[in-house]
Amino acid sequence: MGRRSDHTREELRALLISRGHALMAEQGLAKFSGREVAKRAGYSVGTIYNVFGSLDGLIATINSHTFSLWADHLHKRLDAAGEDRIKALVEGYFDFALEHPNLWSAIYEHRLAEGEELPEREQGQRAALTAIVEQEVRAALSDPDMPGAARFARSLIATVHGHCSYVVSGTFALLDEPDPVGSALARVRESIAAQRVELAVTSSFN
Amino acid sequence: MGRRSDHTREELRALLISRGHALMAEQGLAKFSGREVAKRAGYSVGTIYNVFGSLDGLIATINSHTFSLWADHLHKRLDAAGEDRIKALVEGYFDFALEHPNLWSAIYEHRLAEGEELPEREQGQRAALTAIVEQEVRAALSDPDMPGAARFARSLIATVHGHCSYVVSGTFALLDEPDPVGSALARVRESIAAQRVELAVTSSFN
DNA sequence: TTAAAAAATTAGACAGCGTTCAGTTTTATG
DNA sequence: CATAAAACTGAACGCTGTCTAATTTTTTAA
Repeated sequence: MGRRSDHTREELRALLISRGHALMAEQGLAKFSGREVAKRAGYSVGTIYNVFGSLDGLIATINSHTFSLWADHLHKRLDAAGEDRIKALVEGYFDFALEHPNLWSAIYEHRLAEGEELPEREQGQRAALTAIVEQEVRAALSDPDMPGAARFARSLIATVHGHCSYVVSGTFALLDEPDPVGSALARVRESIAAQRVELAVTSSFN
Repeated sequence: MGRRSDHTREELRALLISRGHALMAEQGLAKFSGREVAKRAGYSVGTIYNVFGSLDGLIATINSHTFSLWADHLHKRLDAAGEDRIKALVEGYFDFALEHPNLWSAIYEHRLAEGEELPEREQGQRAALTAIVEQEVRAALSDPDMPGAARFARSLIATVHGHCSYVVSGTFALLDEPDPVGSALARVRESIAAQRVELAVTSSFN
C-alpha cells in the first residue's frame, strides 16, 4: 500500500502517541513494542520511523507526554490544596507515580542513544514539572529570591524522587516501610526548615 | 555435545556470573544478552537455563553481586575515612555508581517477574548495604537506640539514591547542577541535625 | 490537462533475541 | 555391567528493531 489520507500528519502523530502511551501503561518499557503500537494504530512499523525517526524517538515523545500529564496532576492537587502546599506537592508526586507505575518508570528507564537530544518542545514539557516545584519551594522559603533556591528545589525533587522510586520498584515494601510518603515529606520539611534557619541567622548579622 | 567436565557446578556458576557481570558493565541491561554471556563462557544458551533457571535469575544474581562489590567499596571508603564518616558514606555511594554506571543502573532497571523471589543468599547480599548505612547513621545520631533509627536510615538512603540516580541518568546535567554530591550530603546533614534537635527537645522534658 | 517529482506507506528481508525441548553424551548409581 | 540421572547442545519458534525496494497517492510544474 502506498500513500493514504486517513489522517493528517498531526493526527497520525497524535494517534501513535496515544496508542503507544496506552501500551506503555499496560506493559511497561521492557515489553513495549513498536510493532504492536503500529498494529494498534492500523499502520505498519515503518510508519513509526517515518514519523518519529526511530523507535527511541517515539518512546521519548511518549515519556514527555507523561511529564505533561504529571504536571497537570500536580496543578490539580495544588488547586485543591489548603495551606500545606508542600504536602500536596509531595503527595501529588507520589500518587501519580503509583497510579501509573509503568508510565512513570519508563521515564527513568529509557535513555536516549548517545548523541541524540530531545526536541525543544519536549524539553519544555519536562522542565514544566521542575518549574512547578521551584515556585512552591520558593514560596515556602519566605525569601523567594534566596540565592540557590533553584538548585535547592531540584535537590528536594531528587529527595522525593528517591523515596518514590523505592516505592514503585518495591524496594521499600521489602524493607517494610509503612509510610514512604510521610518519610519523604519529613525529609523535605527538615531541609526547608534548615534553609529558613540559615536565612534567619544570616539576616541577624545585617 | 553432552555432559562435560570442564568445570564443576560451582565453577560454571561463577564463570557465568563473571562473564555476565563483564557484559553488563560494558553494555548495560538494555543490551544485555544471555546468548552473548553463554558464548563468552564457551557454553550454549541452554546452560544458563540449566544453572539459573531463567535469564532473569542470572541477571538477579549479577545484580546481587554488584551489591556485594558496592558494599566492599563502602567498607574501604569508611576504613579510610576520618571523622566525617557520613561524608565518606555519601561519597562512596556516588562514586561507585559513577564508576560503574551500567552495573549500578541495572540494579534498579531490572524487575523480577511477578511471583518470583530472590533466594535468601542474594537477599543477604543486598541487605548488607543497608546495614552499613544504618550502623553509621545510628552512630551519627548520638543515641544509637533512637526509635525509628532504621527507618530513618533507609529514608536517608532514598534521599541519596534520588540524587545519585539523577546524576547517572543525566537528568541533573540537563539542569546544570554543579555539585550533586554536595547537595545530597547537605540534605542528609540537615535531616540528621533535625533528629538531634528533636532528641534534645524530647530529652529536656524528662 | 498532463507529466514528472515528491511524499507516504507497505511488505519483506535481516540479524538478533529469549525460551523451550528432543536428542546426545557423560557421569553416577546399584 | 546395566541402568538411571544429569549436563549440554543445537535447532526450532515466535518475537524484536531496523532498513530498503517497491508501490501508490498527492503535489507541483509546464
